[in-house]
Amino acid sequence: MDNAHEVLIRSLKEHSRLADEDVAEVCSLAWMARNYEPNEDFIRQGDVPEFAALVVSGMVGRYHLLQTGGRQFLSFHMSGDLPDAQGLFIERMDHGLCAIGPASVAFIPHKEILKAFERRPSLGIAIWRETLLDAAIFREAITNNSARPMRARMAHLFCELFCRARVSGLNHGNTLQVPISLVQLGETLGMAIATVNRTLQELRASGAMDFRDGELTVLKWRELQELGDFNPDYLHTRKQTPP
Amino acid sequence: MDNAHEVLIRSLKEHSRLADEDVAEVCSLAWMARNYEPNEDFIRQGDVPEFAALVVSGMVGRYHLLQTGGRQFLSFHMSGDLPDAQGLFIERMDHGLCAIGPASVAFIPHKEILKAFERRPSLGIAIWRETLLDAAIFREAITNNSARPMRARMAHLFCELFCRARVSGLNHGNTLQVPISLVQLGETLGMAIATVNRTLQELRASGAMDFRDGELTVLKWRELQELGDFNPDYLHTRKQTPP
DNA sequence: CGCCTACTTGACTTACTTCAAAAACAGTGG
DNA sequence: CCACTGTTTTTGAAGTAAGTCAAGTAGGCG
Repeated sequence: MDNAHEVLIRSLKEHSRLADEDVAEVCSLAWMARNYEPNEDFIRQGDVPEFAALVVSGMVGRYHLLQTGGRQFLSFHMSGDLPDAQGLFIERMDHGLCAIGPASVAFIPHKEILKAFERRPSLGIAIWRETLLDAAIFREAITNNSARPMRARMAHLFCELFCRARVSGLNHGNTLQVPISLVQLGETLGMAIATVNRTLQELRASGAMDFRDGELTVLKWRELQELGDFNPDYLHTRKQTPP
Repeated sequence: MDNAHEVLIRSLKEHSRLADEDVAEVCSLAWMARNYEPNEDFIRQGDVPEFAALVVSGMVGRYHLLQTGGRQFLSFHMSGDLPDAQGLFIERMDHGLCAIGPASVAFIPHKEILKAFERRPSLGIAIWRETLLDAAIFREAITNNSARPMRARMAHLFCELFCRARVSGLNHGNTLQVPISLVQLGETLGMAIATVNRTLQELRASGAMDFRDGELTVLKWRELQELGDFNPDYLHTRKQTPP
């Protein structure tokens, strides 16, 4: 499953009904793929985007650079996500994208996509919906990082990643590759690295989950969900109840 | 300027080029308006939306309810905004909307809007762009509430509100009606009410701005921007440099 | 005038950050 | 194979910013 078309179609079908013509239209899109090393940028804040990126495999992250030098991760994306569909109708990227673990990304020219929309408006709507789901994830991140205590905040992030991966069948049983470092976790959840570590240890001690060496293991889903004050409604997926 | 059509057209033109046919199409949309008291909900978390709300006048807020009882404001919207275009292609609202001050809101049936898109795809794109701008604002809120210290966080919020209002010509010179309470500010920025008050006093003492009785006054834009680590690029507007 | 709500202030407590250093681990080259 | 380097994770101790709690003031309205 390393074909960009297949990956995109599978992903769009998770939330939208695609007619055969839509599928055909997707299959006619030109794309070129590239592999990235962990931490390698592929879209920079300030870029004028001419291609839409599609995550084929691996995990990528979206981030803001702060004028003070730091970075804030905004969201993570995996196989099937179009992390910069956000850039389709925007002149300049207000955020960057980088590989988290090793990742393979396909690039589709905006022009091609726009022509496809003209031929199949329903395809445009499917991708529009994709951007709306993204926005819902952003909203939840606001709430997560603003209103939840550290332990819940971290648990919530893991719940979300696991839930989203599961919908796409990217998990292996109750484990999932999340090749993110503690520093990056801190840059995601707005906590200092020391706190990240201590909070993580609390979560491990709870017995609900483990996370080490870039691998998340969900041991007791219900309890983890409880710890993270996690309600998957905002992900707007059909089959949304894990283990 | 209390006509929903005019307000929407003015707002869409701020970021998109509209053909005369697009304008005509907007003018053909049915709508009905209602006035709301401060704090009154008009869309509830969990609703299945059938209308799109357009803020005609006043200010409204978008929020999450937490399972623990609290609330988290996600964004604020003013004249011309479509705060739940986000709900156009989503089954169930994952957030609520309420009036902040007294507000007038117009409702346009989703069905009408979708039909308009079929006739004028370019209009659909303009509204899609609107939802993408919304998403950019969400992203910035993540960064603001996660990575900036309290003073900057509050200053940034005021910068954003002022900047956005100014683009739409909703300010009166260097003042702007922001009928939000300190409690709500806390629910927006993720701070306790006591901290809100003390931070606000710091900002007043800085001489860069004042905020009292629901009125924001920008005294020294440049300094306020500095205090808030504010860079308006993420708002993606053309004329973006205040005073 | 009294009531309600919104804002303000002070004192106390705690959770998180910061700083600093150690331990674990991976990669490199002798 | 083992020292050497750099990175990531872990731990500890100290300082502080922000939360909590509780009380008081001010303004708006019947």
